Amino acid sequence: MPNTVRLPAGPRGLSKDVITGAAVILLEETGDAGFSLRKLGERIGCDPMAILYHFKNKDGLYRAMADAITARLSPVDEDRRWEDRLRLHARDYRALALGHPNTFALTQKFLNTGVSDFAHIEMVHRALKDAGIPDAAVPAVCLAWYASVIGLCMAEIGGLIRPARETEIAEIERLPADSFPIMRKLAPSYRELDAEAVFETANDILLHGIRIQSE
Amino acid sequence: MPNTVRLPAGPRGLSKDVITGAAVILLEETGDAGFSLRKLGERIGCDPMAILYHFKNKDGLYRAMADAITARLSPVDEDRRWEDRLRLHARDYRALALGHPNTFALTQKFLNTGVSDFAHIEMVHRALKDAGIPDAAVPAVCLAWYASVIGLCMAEIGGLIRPARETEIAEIERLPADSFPIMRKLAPSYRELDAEAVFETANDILLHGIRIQSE
DNA sequence: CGTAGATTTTCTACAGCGTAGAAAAAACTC
DNA sequence: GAGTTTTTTCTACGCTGTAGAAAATCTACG
Repeated sequence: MPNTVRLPAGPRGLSKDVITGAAVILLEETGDAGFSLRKLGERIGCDPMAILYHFKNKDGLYRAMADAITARLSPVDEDRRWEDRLRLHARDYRALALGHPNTFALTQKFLNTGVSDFAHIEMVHRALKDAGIPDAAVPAVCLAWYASVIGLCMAEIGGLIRPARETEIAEIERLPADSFPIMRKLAPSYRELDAEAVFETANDILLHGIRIQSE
Repeated sequence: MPNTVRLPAGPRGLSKDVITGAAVILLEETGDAGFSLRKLGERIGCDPMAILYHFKNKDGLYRAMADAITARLSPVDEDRRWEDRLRLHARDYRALALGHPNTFALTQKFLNTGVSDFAHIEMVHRALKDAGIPDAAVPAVCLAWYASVIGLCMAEIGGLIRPARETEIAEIERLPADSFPIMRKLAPSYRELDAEAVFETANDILLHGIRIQSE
């Protein structure tokens, strides 16, 4: 079709940061299934292929998005007790996950590659040493703690940790009473489940467990 | 094209179970990116659309696959100490995740819908009661425990929990010594990191933490 | 054995996707 | 102002999930 007008090409101030920022916003609006390079290009006013000049492929963009939100984690005040340092960092993670659930979920895909948030890892290492964990055990405890905290965040944004629906409670109450006595008894209390309280309970468990680990 | 032969249609013994079983195998072979209904249809010798007669859409199949592997979790011997019951169930989860990493990752997408593995949830509830957790706290502790265990599995199959590569250790050793003293000191020990040991450490932390939670 | 209806499968077609490769526009260099 | 490099657009390809219609088979009943 010779009659279509070709839009002017050439540099337009596109950059990794601009693309990444817009991409995070769009991903949170549309969800993973609704996100595409074509829609992102439309959003920022460029051809989809302009994006792939700045990133190797769509996964490269995803990785940059994951890194971008991870970089928003706050530094932790080193003057606090080690328990508080870990607890605050965990809460910060949760806030990040709840604020950008779709983008946070991407971080799971790229765990294997450069975590690169060295400052926080050093902080956690120091906290564990302050907790009395012997040097040889610090790496394992650090990874265990991170994996648990990330798991808690993923579980919450994935919808596992939320008040139960009436249909779900009804389903439990239909279970045979002799095989499921505890669930049937506790089912109603799932109505009032508070995700933040679950997270704090998990923090308590992890911190207590770490404390004992150092004895 | 009028010359193509139309293959015979009609019932052929296809079933949800047959499809789901083949789908899990194919997904583990190809990974999520390489998995498609067309390839699955080719594998089991049917038109891709035959699959969608048995499942509402691709996500419906994914959900069934996640349920199928979850159903492979072993029952837990109720005669054991509560710590051992939880530890064995956690190990069983890990074995499932390592055996079917790609399918296990799907379970994360469907956390919000009918977990339905009621037998194991009842078991965990009972273990927590046996641990002395007060009734009102059991739901929160149960969810915290599950989220952490799943998080540990996801972290391992996602590649976070593994021995460090030489390039990564070198990168850490290039960090300024005054800001990262602990990481620089411990970096070499990441060479020998043992994922199973990390998992057991996490188990220890969680179980100790739960024990104290009940005091 | 036949035929009506229900069930299961195939076929066709479509809109959307990521991205390779070529062409073009703008910016930079001398 | 010509030549080069950087950035963007355009075109095209093969792949995807799946809606809708058509066809094949199975089931029930006379």
